[in-house]
Amino acid sequence: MESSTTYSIVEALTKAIVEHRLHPGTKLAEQKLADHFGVSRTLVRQALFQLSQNRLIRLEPARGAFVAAPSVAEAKQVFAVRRMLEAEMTRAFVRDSTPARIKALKEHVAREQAAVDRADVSSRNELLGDFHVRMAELMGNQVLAQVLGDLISRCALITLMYQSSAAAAHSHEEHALIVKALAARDEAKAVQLMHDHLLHVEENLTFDRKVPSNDISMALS
Amino acid sequence: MESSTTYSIVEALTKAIVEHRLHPGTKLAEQKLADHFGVSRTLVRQALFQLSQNRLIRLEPARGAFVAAPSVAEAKQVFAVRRMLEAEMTRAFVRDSTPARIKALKEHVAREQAAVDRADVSSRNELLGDFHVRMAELMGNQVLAQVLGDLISRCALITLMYQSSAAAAHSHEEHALIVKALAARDEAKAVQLMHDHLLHVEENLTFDRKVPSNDISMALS
DNA sequence: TTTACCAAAAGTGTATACAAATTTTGCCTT
DNA sequence: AAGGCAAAATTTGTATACACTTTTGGTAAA
Repeated sequence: MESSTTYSIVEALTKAIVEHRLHPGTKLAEQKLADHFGVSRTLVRQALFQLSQNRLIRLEPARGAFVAAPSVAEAKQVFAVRRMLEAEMTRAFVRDSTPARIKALKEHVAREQAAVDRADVSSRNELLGDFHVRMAELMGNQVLAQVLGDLISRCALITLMYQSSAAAAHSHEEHALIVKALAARDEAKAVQLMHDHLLHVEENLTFDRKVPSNDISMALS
Repeated sequence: MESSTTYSIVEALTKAIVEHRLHPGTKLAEQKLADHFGVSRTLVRQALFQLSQNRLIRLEPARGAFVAAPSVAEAKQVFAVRRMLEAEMTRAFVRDSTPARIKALKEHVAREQAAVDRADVSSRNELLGDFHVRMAELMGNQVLAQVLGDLISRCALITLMYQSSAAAAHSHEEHALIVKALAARDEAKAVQLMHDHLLHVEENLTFDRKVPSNDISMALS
């Protein structure tokens, strides 16, 4: 079961939504998408269902699919959960820290730096989110990595809707500080930094929304 | 989009799997299910896809759907994540605790007691899981409740596969102790109790698996 | 001009049909 | 009797067809 054609549709739509080529509220008509991807509505429907599970779109009975427009309240809840989860994750990371793990994180932060330097918005945002998932993966807990990945993808829309460039750069700096504390095995400090970091990300979201409309074929290029 | 017929199929299969009428590894053939529920394969496929997202079944490309058989390693990872999340949740719960919330939890524990007393395995297990979701809901964080609900449903199979009756009763007693600590606003104690509680649940899983085979129509009654 | 209503158009929900892949069955060979 | 190959049967993957719902656009009455 589960073809990779469906997956490629999910990926294309995810990318378009996350990169804001498809704006929140935009209707995603099945037949239009089917025509665009050259498949039947069957596969499009599978993809849409999957996207709805990721909270990237909303499905309304008999009305169709719409690009999600996460509320401020939801954003705050997502960040509250991330703070709970990642504070403890950081604690655990310090407790069984290894040189290899620290090295991996340092390399990740270096990649972030590169993306920030060359003002590559798209990969910068991807890397900033991946930092947190990377920590989970390094601890060898796939479930943790997946849950965290879901949460981050869930607020990817939020972050990308509201986060300024300056805030992104700030995020990167905080990642570097966290890694430093991890390397020093300073548990209390690392946990505090992670907690504050997530607070900052949440605070820096500017909640003034602009809602332009959009054309599907245009957005998918 | 998203009919309630599909949902009823999901519920029926979930119940059958969680109650062990469908054993891990059992193949779920689409046409057989469609015949049983009196619908087309279309709806069955939607339901199966949804169940695969809940990790209750596994979808193998071109081979079909099978009742999931979560590994011990996965169980341990799920519990590690729950400990991280719920330790912090408990802390937060104490910090903005209200009489109404305490009351709600006490009532929940009373319902657990009733289920334990009358040896109602099915609702007992449901209530034991719901205790944790209830806490999340009471804090007014829907996202937290949903993430936790996913994790619990994800290890529902595990718990129900491995948890003994005695262990279930023990679980209930620990819930009562946790509520007591919450009522006393003893943050450190409540967090400790919650942490240990989850450790106990994990430890008490007996990892000797029996894998009987099964007939679908039989199991769905 | 505005509002109410009806018909046409468009879109979603479900079933069925057909294609592709996998599993099973049975025969033939060794 | 065991192994392997091939055809048949079953099962999944995708497309299409049809029913039903929502949206749209226009016309007539207030």
